[in-house]
Amino acid sequence: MLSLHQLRCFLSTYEHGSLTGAADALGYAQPSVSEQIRSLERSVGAQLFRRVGRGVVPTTVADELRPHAERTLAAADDALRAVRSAARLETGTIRFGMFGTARLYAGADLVADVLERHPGVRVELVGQNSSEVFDELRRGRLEAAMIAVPSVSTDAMAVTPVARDELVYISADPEHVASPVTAQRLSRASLVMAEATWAAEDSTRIVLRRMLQETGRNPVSRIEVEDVETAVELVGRGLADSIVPRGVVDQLLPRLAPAAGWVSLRPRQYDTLAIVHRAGATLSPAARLMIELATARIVALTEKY
Amino acid sequence: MLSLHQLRCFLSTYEHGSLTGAADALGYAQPSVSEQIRSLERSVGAQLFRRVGRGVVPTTVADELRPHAERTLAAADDALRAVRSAARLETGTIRFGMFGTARLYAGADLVADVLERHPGVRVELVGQNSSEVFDELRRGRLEAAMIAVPSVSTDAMAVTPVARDELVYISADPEHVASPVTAQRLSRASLVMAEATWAAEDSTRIVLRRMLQETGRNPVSRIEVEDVETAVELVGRGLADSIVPRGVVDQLLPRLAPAAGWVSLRPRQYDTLAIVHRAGATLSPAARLMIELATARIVALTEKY
DNA sequence: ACGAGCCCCAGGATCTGCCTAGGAGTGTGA
DNA sequence: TCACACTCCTAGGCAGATCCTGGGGCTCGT
Repeated sequence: MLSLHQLRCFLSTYEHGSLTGAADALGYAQPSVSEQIRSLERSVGAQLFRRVGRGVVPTTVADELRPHAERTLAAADDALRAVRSAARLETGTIRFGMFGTARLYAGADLVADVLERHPGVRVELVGQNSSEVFDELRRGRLEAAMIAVPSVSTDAMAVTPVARDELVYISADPEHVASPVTAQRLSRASLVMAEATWAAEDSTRIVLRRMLQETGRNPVSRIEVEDVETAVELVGRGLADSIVPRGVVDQLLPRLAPAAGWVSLRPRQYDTLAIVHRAGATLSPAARLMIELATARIVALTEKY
Repeated sequence: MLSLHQLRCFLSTYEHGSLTGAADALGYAQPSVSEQIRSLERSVGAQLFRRVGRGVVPTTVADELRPHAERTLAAADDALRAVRSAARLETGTIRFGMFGTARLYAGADLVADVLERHPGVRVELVGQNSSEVFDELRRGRLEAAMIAVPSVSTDAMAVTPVARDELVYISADPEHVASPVTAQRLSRASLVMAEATWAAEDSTRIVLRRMLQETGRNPVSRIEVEDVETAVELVGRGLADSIVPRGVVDQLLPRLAPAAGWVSLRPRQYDTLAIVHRAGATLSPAARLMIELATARIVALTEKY
């Protein structure tokens, strides 16, 4: 079977015109190189050197082999270099899961942070939805992510909370936001909710469902839309009220619903923003980096509330 | 240390998304592939797969490695293919030593014979001079050759005579070629000899020197030129006589010296055309081919004399 | 002719590659 | 919910590869 080691010995021998010289250059004893050349000759089925008293002389078959051997070794070297540089975060791709409000608050800044420290890398910030990200993590396609979770409890996942994100009530009707909204009032509200596709698993819904359990009523949304921006815009037009994380108020209300106001729930409700990865996994440097940077950004943003 | 075997296991694992699948495809047991992957990860200094219950999932570093691994394996494959095809004489170069009259008689035909049987090969028919060719053989730069030798006796060289080539006297003066030329007459002749540079070692000179030893005189050439063609032309102009192999008479006299005639020496003298290679060497298929073809050509040409 | 240089062979220590067998974790289906 | 199927890992052992040292033979240059 052909091996890189054989090719290395071959090239060194070709260049030195001598097994002894090749062995010296490679740091081996002469019989070792001799044996490699012999096994190479056996695997290609042709003599590569004529043994001629003083040294060895390449045959025309060896002339034929040489450029190929060089190409092969160069390719192997490139492979090693590429992977090592990727492992050192000089090149390659960094993939990180980030969903919803976390991305809304800190996505662009996080990418900027990474590119500043590691100018050569590609960055992938993936995740359509918290539970989809969770699934990717379970399947191993994602190494780590920052997502919103209703609470900190899972089986095989290591969940590290980094910030709380208050869920607040927003409305274009000043009366609706004049005082904190109780479960009673909430259950009678006309709401627009985002994340239509993932309604059952969306962390905000889960929190609300838990809150409303006390009243014995199920939370009912009047309108379902896919993205938060649309929901906020509908609130701005007075067509419905909504429940959104506190950060969204700062980010989107001035722009999309300038007429709307907000107020806390009573009791206050929170989403938890957490770092999640498979339990028991040793994290790569890339993942550790992303976790550190994302945590710093999110903490900086949420600590002012 | 990186190895092709590791890369093969890596690619198979990458494609199957499973060590078991890769092992099945490669015909190994699963722990063997597992070990190869582990050692590859150690040598590149990064994790390549996340072990995730059911199967394994490539990391971004693995994504980076994959194309390089493919290139490396392809290059190794090309190397093997190139060398094997060269060994089968489908491609590559065939080098053969052939000097002087042998080449003059059969060079072009020999090349044609080789190209007909092996259309893909390059042919090198090398050799300025018998003794230079001999030297190349000693140094191993040539594997085998057909050359003119004064006699069959050497130390480390295997010399196989294939034909005799009579040395004859040529002259533009009909009287000079009216009857066989004895050593006496020869010693008084005014001769032009070829192979000026190699005079001392030229096989024709050695034969003549031996012939003239009986007369107690040294052979003296009046004119020294480099190539046989020039010598023959000078004979044609009547400026000198010469001694050339019998075949040269047929090849060159009609064209270069139509007025000249020829006659044998007395006693007749011969050059020996022989196949020469290092004693004790096992010959490559290419060399055996050239020896066979060259011998056939030379025998066919000389047997009519 | 003799010594230096180079290659091959032989024998032995170590390492690598591969296998089988058994154990642990995960996901699917009854 | 439990069990089975699937996958990976570890452990231990065997065969072959790799590499070394020491010794012999050949060639070449002095």
